[in-house]
Amino acid sequence: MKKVGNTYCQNCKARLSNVFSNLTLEELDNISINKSCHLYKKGEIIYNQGNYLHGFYCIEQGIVKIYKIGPKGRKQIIKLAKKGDIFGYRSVLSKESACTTTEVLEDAIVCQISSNILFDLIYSNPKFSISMMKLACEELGEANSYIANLAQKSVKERTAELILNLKNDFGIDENGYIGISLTREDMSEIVGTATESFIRSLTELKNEGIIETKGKKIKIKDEPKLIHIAKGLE
Amino acid sequence: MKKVGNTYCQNCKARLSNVFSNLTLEELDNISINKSCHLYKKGEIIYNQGNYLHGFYCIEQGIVKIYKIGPKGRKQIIKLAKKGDIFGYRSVLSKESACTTTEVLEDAIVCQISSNILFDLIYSNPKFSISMMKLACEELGEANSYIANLAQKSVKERTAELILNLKNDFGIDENGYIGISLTREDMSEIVGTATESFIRSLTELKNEGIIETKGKKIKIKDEPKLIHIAKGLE
DNA sequence: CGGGCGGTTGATAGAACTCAAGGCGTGTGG
DNA sequence: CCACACGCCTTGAGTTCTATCAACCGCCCG
Repeated sequence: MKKVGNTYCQNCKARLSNVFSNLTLEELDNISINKSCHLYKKGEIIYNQGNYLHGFYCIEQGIVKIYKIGPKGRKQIIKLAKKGDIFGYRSVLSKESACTTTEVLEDAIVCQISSNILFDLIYSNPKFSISMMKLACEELGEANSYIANLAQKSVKERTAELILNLKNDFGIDENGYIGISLTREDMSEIVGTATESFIRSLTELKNEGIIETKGKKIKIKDEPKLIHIAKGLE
Repeated sequence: MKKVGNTYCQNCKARLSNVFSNLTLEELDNISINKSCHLYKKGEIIYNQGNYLHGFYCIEQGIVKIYKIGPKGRKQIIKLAKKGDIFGYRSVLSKESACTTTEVLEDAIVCQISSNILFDLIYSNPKFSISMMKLACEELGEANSYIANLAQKSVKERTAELILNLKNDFGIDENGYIGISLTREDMSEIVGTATESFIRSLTELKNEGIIETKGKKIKIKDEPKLIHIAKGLE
């Protein structure tokens, strides 16, 4: 982790599509001046489960994985956060300790914005309040889906779903490969299964001609079939 | 479902511990006058997954189960809501359709408060905003734990955890039994497993002398051991 | 060149699901 | 008042799914 100079939030394109889109230029200025930005290398921890946070975070660049360490010591990845995403706000708003650990997956520049600023904005800018709530509520909806999926879908079905989600979140490159490279272990921690089980599902999907892999890269070859499996209809 | 006369929110003791605790008497008055209250019988549906809601709900009396219907048609209960709990706000705030179905478990009086009022309050009362966010963020934290638990704990461990949670949420009666009676099916839908598997876990806990059951009533006989199992340390 | 990490496969054991059958208790209709 | 049906609970047996352990490969890096 290395401190880097503050960038201007006004110039950040990512803000147009997140909770900061409702802020005035003055409010953005205030954040730009008071935030603190750091460069994190792959593998570095931003905060640990159980820490109390003094602010929330916004990703200017890179990818961060957010996970819980379960009772058996295994990791369960809750979310991959990318450019423009904010995280850590949950603990700040609920005034609880962090329920997750956040670790950098691809070298990242992350800005920390203090709790004071967050609460000030909520007090003074109802539109911002609403967009924060909207965000929390959307994440809650996703979490609820996650719960039903984990309880009811097989590993293969969840694997198919993961691949589709990765495509939606990270797009595809010029060769048709999904725009993020994760280790098999990371992916199994998202799916919520053992690495070997995850690999077996991948292998099956490959043998069925539905996907193709090249090292860490994954390409979807038959999206309709993949969707069908992901829906648990197979 | 039968319409019943509006009660005064000011007199509702449950409000002291929920998001309404930060409202002024005028604001409460406004809700009392404009809300609409209904009596629901066991088994009645308040709203279905996919519906768009015109307001959120507060339970004056009774118990409501909130569940998702999974891809295989099985139910996954996300939460049991009781007196003083609010629900449906997620869909209103995220402007999405309801991600769950809500069904009455014990005859209930439920008040519906229109979206307008909710948004007006958020605009005019920052303290209320903050407590709404706090609620959403707390639920998000719980959902995240649920995810890690489902992925990593065995059915027996989750069964132990359910019993502890029911005790915390619904207390115990004069004979030491937990103050809520659910069918085995309902409980299995919370734990996220087949009814038979859930029953087998219950039976094991009984055989080990950790719990005792009498019809639908459950009594905890060895709480430390139950906690130990629930933590997944067995 | 050796070591370690990530990926893969096989074998096996254990967990959980499904299907099937039977018991118990309650409420209803004859 | 009894018989029966129905819902809920429980247990058994068999099957499927998933985790775990072990081994091996390929590759990159020091």
